[in-house]
Amino acid sequence: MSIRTRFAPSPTGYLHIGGVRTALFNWLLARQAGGQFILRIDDTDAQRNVSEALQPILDGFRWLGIDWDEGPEVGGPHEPYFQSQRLENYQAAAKKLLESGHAYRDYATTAEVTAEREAAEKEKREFVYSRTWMAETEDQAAAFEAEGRKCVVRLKMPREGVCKINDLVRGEVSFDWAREQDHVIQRADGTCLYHLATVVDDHDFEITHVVRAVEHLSNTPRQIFIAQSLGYSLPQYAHIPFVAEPGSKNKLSKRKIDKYLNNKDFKRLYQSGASVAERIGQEVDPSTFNPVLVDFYRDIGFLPDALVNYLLLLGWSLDGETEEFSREEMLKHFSLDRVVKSEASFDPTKLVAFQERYMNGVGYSAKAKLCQPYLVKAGLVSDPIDCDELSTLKQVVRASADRINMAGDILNFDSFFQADDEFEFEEKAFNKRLLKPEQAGFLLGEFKKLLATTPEFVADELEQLLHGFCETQGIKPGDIVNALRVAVTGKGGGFGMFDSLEVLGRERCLNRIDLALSELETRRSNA
RNA sequence: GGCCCCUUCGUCUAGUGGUCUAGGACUCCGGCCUUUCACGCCGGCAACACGGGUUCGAGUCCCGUAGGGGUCACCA
Repeated sequence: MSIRTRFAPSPTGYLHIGGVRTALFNWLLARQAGGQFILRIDDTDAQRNVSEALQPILDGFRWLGIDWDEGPEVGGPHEPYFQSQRLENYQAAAKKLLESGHAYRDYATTAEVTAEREAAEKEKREFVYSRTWMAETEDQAAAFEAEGRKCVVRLKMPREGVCKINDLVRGEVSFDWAREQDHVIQRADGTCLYHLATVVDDHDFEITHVVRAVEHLSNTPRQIFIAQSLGYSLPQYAHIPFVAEPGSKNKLSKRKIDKYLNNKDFKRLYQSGASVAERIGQEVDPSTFNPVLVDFYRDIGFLPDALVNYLLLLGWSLDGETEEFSREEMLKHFSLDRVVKSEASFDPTKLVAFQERYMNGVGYSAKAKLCQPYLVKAGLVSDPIDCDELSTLKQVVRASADRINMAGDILNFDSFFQADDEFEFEEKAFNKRLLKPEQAGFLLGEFKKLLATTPEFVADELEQLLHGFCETQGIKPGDIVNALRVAVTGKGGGFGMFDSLEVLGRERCLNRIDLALSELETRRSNA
């Protein structure tokens, strides 16, 4: 039988990177064996607009290249793939459990059960429901109903014996049946609860491997009970560790972003993203713009392969040496038995390192294509980009070499796309390179004369020109180069000086030097 | 608190009784390269939670202890 795995997100409107890792492992396991990966939507409790809350999740998976064989938008032989549309299946299963005596109608009120639980706690005894309001016959049921009671359906769990789970990641794990509660599987209004639904669906969808986060490990006995009572054959279980917060072993949660912002690495990532987002006019709201969520990375120009590669290594390794995996290599090598058992902390810095590595492997024109939308959104080029701007973009990308770590970093080179009278000088750089050195203004003025008349305005020639200039002036290249850079780009850092001049072209360079000189004069006279 | 799980450098990890004076990667710190900022290259710091066993020999097996985490819903 072929392997069938699934990932079952709730439509919450966002895609958590921990969830992606779980989905990835499922996807890998199915795909490497030529099986199927199914997306099922767990919306039994959904009050919200499902399609609106689901779209970002689907888009996220598509962006990551994690595709599904069956599920929303693609359909499949077991439709529907939404739990909200499968209620009848669950009700039928509940009925069957009732008939076989594996479940019972319970007429207790919430208050009565709570009272029992609290009493048990007070006496430091383990709580097990007394089944006082259990109705196993029609007469009993009628009697309770005569009191005006409503019933839910509860599982009639075994009160002795041991449940053994052979987990593909953790090995054999045992639970005493007696400690399992008689969980409610169907509410008074007829709607059903998660544990019943998930077991029924896994069976209906012919899921062979349930790969999910460890927090479900302790739920597994009751699910096994349901499955066995229904006569289902059991899937294989694999409980993988969850993704933990940076700097702790707590589960990574999107709601705790304020706390994570105290972590310097997390904060750095967030801020570099936020600065991109602000410039492209995107709302920076922690509920959606958050390094815990996949959208964050897509929005600021990460490569999906980098994120996936990082996530693969969060809790799995091949040999402790190999770190780069193409999709093919992942499919070739992935295996559940090399999944690590302990939780792994999310390390923003290492993720960024993967992104940098991947980005450096992208060719110039592909990189330019990735960067282009950021310039458009920031209003630095026309929409759509015109021919000249595109050519400038390509030159900038080429010259910047490995300085663009994520596509949004193109905005660091904004001054190449701004008009001469629009771009601004970085305060610190201006002071250090122009204001402070006595000679800067003079040298700039002198060198400008040469720039105005040199025949070829290309990097190599300009370099020679500058060296000649240095000799006649008796200065070192650094004395003029740094001032020149600030004058024409406004920035203290950036790619090669001569490339910068060439990209801008003669006219713009001369303009900018004039502007810098007059700015310098203004500041000197004010001082 | 009960139950279950986990525990190697700051972080991700390799390690399945001798080849471990514990390997790789990220970060960090030096140095080289250099017109800035980066990249790159070279080098460095840094870990077997603790205590008992078993064994000729333990990071590796067993038992305890400690710490961390998960879970105990008419949420998923």
